[in-house]
Amino acid sequence: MFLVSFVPLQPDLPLGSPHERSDAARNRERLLCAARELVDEFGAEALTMDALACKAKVGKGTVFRRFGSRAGLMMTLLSDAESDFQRAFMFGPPPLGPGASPAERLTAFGEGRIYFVLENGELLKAAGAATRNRFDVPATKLSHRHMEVLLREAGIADPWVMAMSLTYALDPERIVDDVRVRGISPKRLTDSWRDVVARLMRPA
Amino acid sequence: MFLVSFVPLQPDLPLGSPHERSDAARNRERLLCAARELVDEFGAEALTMDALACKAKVGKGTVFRRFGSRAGLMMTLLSDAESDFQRAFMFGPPPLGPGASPAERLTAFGEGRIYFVLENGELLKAAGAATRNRFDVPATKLSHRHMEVLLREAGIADPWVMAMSLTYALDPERIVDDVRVRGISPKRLTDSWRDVVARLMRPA
DNA sequence: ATAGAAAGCGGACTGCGGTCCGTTTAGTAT
DNA sequence: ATACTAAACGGACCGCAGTCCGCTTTCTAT
Repeated sequence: MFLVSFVPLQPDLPLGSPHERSDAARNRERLLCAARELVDEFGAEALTMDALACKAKVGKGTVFRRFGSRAGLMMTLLSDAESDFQRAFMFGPPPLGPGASPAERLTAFGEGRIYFVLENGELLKAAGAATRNRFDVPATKLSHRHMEVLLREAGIADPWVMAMSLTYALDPERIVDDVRVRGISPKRLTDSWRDVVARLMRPA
Repeated sequence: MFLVSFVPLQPDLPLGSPHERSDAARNRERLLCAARELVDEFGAEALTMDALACKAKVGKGTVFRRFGSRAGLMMTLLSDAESDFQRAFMFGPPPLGPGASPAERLTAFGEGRIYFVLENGELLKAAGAATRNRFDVPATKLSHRHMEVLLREAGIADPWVMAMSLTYALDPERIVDDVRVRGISPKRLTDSWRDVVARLMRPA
């Protein structure tokens, strides 16, 4: 059995920091707390780094030292939920986790992701929007890798590229906007996903 | 035969402007010219609205009056090329235009779009990035509609949603980054697209 | 306890997209 | 020609993400 380490969901600085100074720890807590309050009250979209610094009674530089960027902050805020989902599709029970066929797992993965996105949509959109190459969101990379493996098992010719296509088809911005802006029901999205996977993976 | 009007690629103000004032026309020309020079020299990514205003010897307000936003400017810059591609898949010869089977047309459409994106990648990325809901890029809407029609002809259950999935899979940012950042060859992209379409549309 | 070094801090500053509004100018009606 | 009006103009201004750098705090070694 391999020693698996989770993808760090927040790029929270060069791993293995020897010791976090006490003032740094205190400020990080203050910032996360303030950020959660602001998101709850006004939504992730509306959160500005200045407002956060102000609310947490901290200098703006400190905010960026902690999180690197707005996207980094959003990823940190997401990390608990993402970790749960990661665990579920990597180690959880089938059909999401190992034990089911690739097609079943991929179907379950997409459905899970759609619901996950709908619950954490604002955060995910904000995390993706604020980043060059939304693909450099670590969770997205892992997602891609997972789909790639399943597609390979199913005998797809170029699983890497096809996984990329599917990654983009599950883009948070797309899902959130389909549901909230264009009025598509989540059920239509998951049904269509089932259909896509079934068609892609059924034997010739 | 229907009277078909092209989707206006630049939201270049409330259609049917009665008369464009001569100074406005002059400035529009100056702006487009300056914009093209800046893009040629430094790339679309690097074009700033201030620099454009300055180079065109025009106030910044004028730039935004003309084009509405950075995205609007990019769309205007793209409009010739986009129109050609639109014409090709709507009225041109098969397999891109009418006359071939839906599967063939969809395959050709994706391939065409991939090459189109690779030629005009910077502009497209800039146009899409600068817009909330990249779906409100008019050309994207038309693209979606085209794919929806083809999918419906092929008997797909929810062509609207599936077309949306495919739209995102052909996202300019995705394609450009796959090729330029992640080193995927265009051929792998088009091959994978062929594969996806073949699998999606082959009869049960 | 104390001194030195490194990590952390804060907020002024930059650059950008986009808005606002008082001023100018092109067309039109007389 | 003249006066009037609506359109166009320009650039100061705003809010935001992200950077910079001189100052402060915490930890460590003695």
